[in-house]
Amino acid sequence: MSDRFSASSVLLPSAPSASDPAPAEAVYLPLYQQIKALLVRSLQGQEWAPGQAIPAETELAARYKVSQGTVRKAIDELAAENLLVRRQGKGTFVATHDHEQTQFRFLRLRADGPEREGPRQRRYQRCEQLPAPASVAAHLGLAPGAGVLHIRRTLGAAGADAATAPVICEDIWLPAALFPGLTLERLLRHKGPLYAFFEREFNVRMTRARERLRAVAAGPDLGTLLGLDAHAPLLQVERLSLTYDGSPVELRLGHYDTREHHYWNRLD
Amino acid sequence: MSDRFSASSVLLPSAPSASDPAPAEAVYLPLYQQIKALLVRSLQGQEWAPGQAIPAETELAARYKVSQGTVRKAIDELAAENLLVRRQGKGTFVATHDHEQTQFRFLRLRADGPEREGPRQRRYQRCEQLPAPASVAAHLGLAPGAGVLHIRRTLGAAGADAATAPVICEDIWLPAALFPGLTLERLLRHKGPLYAFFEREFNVRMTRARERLRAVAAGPDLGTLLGLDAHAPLLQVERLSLTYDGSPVELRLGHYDTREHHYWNRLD
DNA sequence: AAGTGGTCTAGACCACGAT
DNA sequence: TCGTGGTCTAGACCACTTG
Repeated sequence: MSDRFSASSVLLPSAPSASDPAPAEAVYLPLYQQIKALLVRSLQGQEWAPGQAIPAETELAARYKVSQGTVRKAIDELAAENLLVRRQGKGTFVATHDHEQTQFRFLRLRADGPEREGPRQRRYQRCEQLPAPASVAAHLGLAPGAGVLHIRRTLGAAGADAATAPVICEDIWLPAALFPGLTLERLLRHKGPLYAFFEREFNVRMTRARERLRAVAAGPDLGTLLGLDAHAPLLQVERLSLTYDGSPVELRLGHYDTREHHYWNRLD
Repeated sequence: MSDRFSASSVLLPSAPSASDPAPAEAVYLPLYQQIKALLVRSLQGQEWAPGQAIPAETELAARYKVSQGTVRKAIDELAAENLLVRRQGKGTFVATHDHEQTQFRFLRLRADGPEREGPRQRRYQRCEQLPAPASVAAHLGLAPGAGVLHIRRTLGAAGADAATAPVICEDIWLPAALFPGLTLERLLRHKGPLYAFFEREFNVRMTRARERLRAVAAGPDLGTLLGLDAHAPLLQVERLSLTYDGSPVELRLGHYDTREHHYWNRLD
């Protein structure tokens, strides 16, 4: 084991070799980071599907020819990033949005009361393909004018009836190439979280996101939709969601009515 | 080492013993969790001050009579929670707010442009002691009417001159008992982040916080202060800051002008 | 009882920073 | 050169889940 730190004999082609003479700064990557990269690659390639168990640590250790502790550290980090979920005695599972616990992981709006329930009543208004507007293309890393899907939907408070105005209105943009055959009808048919639907039907999994928040005036259209005056303040939430490899796959512009709800955040 | 998992012979009194017959559910605490608790206790007790190094892993292992790996895991978690900062080759240090890198850890407002700078120009308007209003007392866990300090300040954009309207107005409430002798004069004299000042002068360190965000109308007072119409939308940020043991030590109500700034967040 | 993740140890060696 | 944290290994045993 003389070359334990040589950025790997077997694992990654990134290892500097004799025939590939000296990249000015040799890339030192710990073994467990390389294992982590291999695991992510397997996740990307759908080798293990969301919700299913990955092989046991001992098996992975044998496969990659490293000790169990090294595999363990790799999995630890992936679990910390919410890509995997450990369950003692059962195994390690590919994280999924199709699960009660993690269902509202990306929706940070909660009712003010003690229940803290987020809006759940989904209503889909629109789903159309169109050439990407410049700003949408820029965010999604697409060529200007590339095909994108535009979805519009609202979310209503958990216990509200049909007549009550919704709490959230969202405009969602997706690269059309990744969601072939997605129509309003299919959206209306499906039940449950949108991200679970994407995962199941299109093999697109959102692993993390960044949001930008602003306070804005509702304006006439959103005001009507949400049952507010045109000058009423709304919380505007711009979300860019990324997949395993960090590439953006969804742009979402939400407007939240925060009269009886709030956006929560933890700082540490 | 037969009792390795017996919730510890030496470390914590929480261990179930023969003389303390069977608490219905025996509390099993891993060794590294117990070490972690001991480290936190030392941090609380100011055994090691913010910015200073804690003893080396080997030394702590000897002190607590465990292996280095166990101490390591405890420190790993504390570093992940931002209570400690590891620096390879140098040591492990107590986290501090008095450092360029972590200075704006709790302020999530950034300019829209490519610089992404947060507001830095601090101006203190007020610092008075008064009986705690009911809601403030509730949030801080104080008796109704207990003494609290009320600070009001504004924050202006990084490069703005004195005539430009500020971007943030904050009302801050602190338990008076924890900040003896804090006056507007001292606030005006100090330079740098408020949390660094609290840490240095009053031994009060904010380790984490939760925030609740809403969009609200400015109203006449805030409007005037921030140079906006009364009905202009503002981002309202309510922050409750906690110290090592999880007890709340600061309540802060901020109003952010988000016309040229945004609040950012990462979801994963 | 078997299989999985979780904890703990002891020891070796590497990378980084200061001296 | 030394001391620090960082990586890796091999092996033992515990805790949880399922059959």
